[in-house]
Amino acid sequence: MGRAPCCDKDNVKKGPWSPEEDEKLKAYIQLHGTGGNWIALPNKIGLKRCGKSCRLRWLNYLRPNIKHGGFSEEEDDIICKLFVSIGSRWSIIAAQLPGRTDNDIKNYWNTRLKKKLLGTPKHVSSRKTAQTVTSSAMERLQLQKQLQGFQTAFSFDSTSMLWPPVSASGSLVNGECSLEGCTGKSPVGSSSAAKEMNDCQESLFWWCNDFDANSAAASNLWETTSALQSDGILQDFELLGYTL
DNA sequence: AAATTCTCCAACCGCATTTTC
DNA sequence: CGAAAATGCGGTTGGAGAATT
Repeated sequence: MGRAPCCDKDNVKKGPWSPEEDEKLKAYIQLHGTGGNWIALPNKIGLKRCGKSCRLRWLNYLRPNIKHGGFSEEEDDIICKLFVSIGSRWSIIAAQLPGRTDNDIKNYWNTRLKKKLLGTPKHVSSRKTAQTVTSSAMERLQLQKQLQGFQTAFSFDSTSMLWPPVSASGSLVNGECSLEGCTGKSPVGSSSAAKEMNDCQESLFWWCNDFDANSAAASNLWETTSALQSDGILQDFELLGYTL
């Protein structure tokens, strides 16, 4: 028993929206609103579309005041800093950029901004540890390094302006999220994000010791990693495929 | 000029969370 | 209170057009 599908997949149209479909959806919502029920909306309008598809189309393209393309330097900066702080929480990032949608920002990041800021990966590493760290976490690490400079890049200083302060237990020190669009129920820099970065630290440390089993016991010594070690870390980090 | 590769982005998919009954 | 339904989100894909060979 799986979950019931949200719509009859055999009777819904997929693929690009036609101007007629756009017009129907836009006209209806502007006149009646969504009625709080996206699933029922296509039937009311006479569209052979899934409710989720209608919602996506409205939110990303049809609703008023949507901007497409032409990201400014300021917007780049905001996206970059928020990505470092909270990762791929596109909806929260989008909330800081009026007129931008999460989908737009996500596409922009994946296709342009990431390459612009991080460079193109030279190759895909087959080393085991690279797979234990998510690409998102790696990108954040590298971006943080670029933003804060080499000295602080690997310190994981909890006082970082760009990093949410996290207690030893992994929970936010200040609790509340101040960003617009953040509900407070799932604060930015949640424990899962903190855990991911801790995992990242440990994986990198372990990796930099060339998989020496004995190094596992020393993995909690990250904070004391010397600048000399950092040279080696960066060299290995580049082996992941990123140009620094 | 044709074939191939690359880039970009709209849209889909599946999962997690929230709401409703 | 639990189950079902609806919604929201992030990751991924497919295709069109551009660039390169």
